[in-house]
Amino acid sequence: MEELKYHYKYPHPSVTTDCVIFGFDGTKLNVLLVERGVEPYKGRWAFPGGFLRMDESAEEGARRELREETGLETAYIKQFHTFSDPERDPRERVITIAYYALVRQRHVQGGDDAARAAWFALDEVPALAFDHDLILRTALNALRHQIHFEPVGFELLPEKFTIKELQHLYEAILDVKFDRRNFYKKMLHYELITQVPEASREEAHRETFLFKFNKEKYDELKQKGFKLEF
Amino acid sequence: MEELKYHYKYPHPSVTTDCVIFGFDGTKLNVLLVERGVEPYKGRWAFPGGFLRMDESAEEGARRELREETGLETAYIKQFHTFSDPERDPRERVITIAYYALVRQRHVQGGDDAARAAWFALDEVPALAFDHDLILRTALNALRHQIHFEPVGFELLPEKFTIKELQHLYEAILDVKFDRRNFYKKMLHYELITQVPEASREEAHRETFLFKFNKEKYDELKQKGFKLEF
DNA sequence: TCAAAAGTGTTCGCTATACACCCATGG
DNA sequence: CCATGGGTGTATAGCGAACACTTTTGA
Repeated sequence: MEELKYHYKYPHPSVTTDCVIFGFDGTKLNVLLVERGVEPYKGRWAFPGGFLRMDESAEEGARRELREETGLETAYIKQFHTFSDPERDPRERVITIAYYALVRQRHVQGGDDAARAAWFALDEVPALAFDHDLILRTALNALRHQIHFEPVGFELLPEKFTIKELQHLYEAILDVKFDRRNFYKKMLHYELITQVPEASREEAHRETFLFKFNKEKYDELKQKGFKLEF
Repeated sequence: MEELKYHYKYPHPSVTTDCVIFGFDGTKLNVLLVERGVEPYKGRWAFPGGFLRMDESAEEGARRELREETGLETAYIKQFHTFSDPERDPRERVITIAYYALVRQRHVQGGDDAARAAWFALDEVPALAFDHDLILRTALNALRHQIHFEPVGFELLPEKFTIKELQHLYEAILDVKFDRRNFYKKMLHYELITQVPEASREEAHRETFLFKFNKEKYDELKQKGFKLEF
């Protein structure tokens, strides 16, 4: 028999945080999912999440979940919506404060945890547990809006990257296609990226410049209230 | 002695909704505040809000608060953030899911309720209870972002309005100044507003055209994924 | 008759877009 | 030597910002 130590005059909902973890593999945008080992929705995939502790804020809770799942101590995370449908959890009333995280996918190896975890491309995500389908759609929408005001995309790339990779990232997030040459000039024009001395070769037929994000320029532009056009 | 009827194995936070109600008086953007009658923060102003019931979603709760405070059955409301600092309420752990509402200010008479309620211009808002200063700043920021993607401003205007009123509204929300003539042409160009046959006189030195929001055109533009520039 | 407000027109400069072109490298 | 991918240049159209002009009406 469970011990029910906490007493209230009125009923209280449970509060959880869920974390939609976005990663980028150079071509496609992916999300990290964990397979549920217990009922309800046992065997279905879901976003990492769990109950909020009484001494932590929602962001601290989301960071804790992220750390437990990926081992990452620092990452960009952002609260985007709170889901509160009374029927969203069949067991009891659970409200979840949802965050999305942007991580460098190469730094995270999915699947080596006790719980099964894996990366899924956006167009290959299976039917999810609870209302997590809705949570994913909402997260994507929030990310697409945010990327017009803040260059959050850089959080998903390695420190040094080619413009081609940057373009693929924007195309994956916004689900559009850009002209290679115009994208090139636009990015250089904003001066949000700086060329680094080295050049990468990889599989290219020609040497490729590498760039890094120019945080100083970003802070300067942010001061003036800029907007990224796409 | 209070009766504590609800028992849980783990501690649960209380969950409330708070509603930042924006109104527009033709010149300035205002918010509706209520004066707290009980401790803590007795006598301080705060946003309408209250505990979420177990059978309602957060949006339903926010609408209920809005109805109780303004009598409005229908209004535009939008969830913008959930505040969860463990210390934000000195009594106990309270998480609040915050919404902002856009209402036609003339339809709402502040202050005739049992609780004292009043409209405050944005630059005359006093120090608020709890973390409501932060909530207000966050709400304003969210509104400013949103207005670039959705013409939510029309929710704040009467059904028929002049372009001058529309300009004042945008200037109040975004805290900028526009050239009267360019604003005129830009708005007509989007075709988001339609002229209505009547003309207003008011205090103008010349007859003024009245317009109404063109929802059909908006839905059409939204389909294509448009963005309002300012 | 004058001032204020409303509606319309014009110009200029920027930039998004659509392309053409050259260069370097691997096969 | 040619196909492929990378970097640069150029022309055009559209739009936003700045500003002149005309009309109407109240004082």
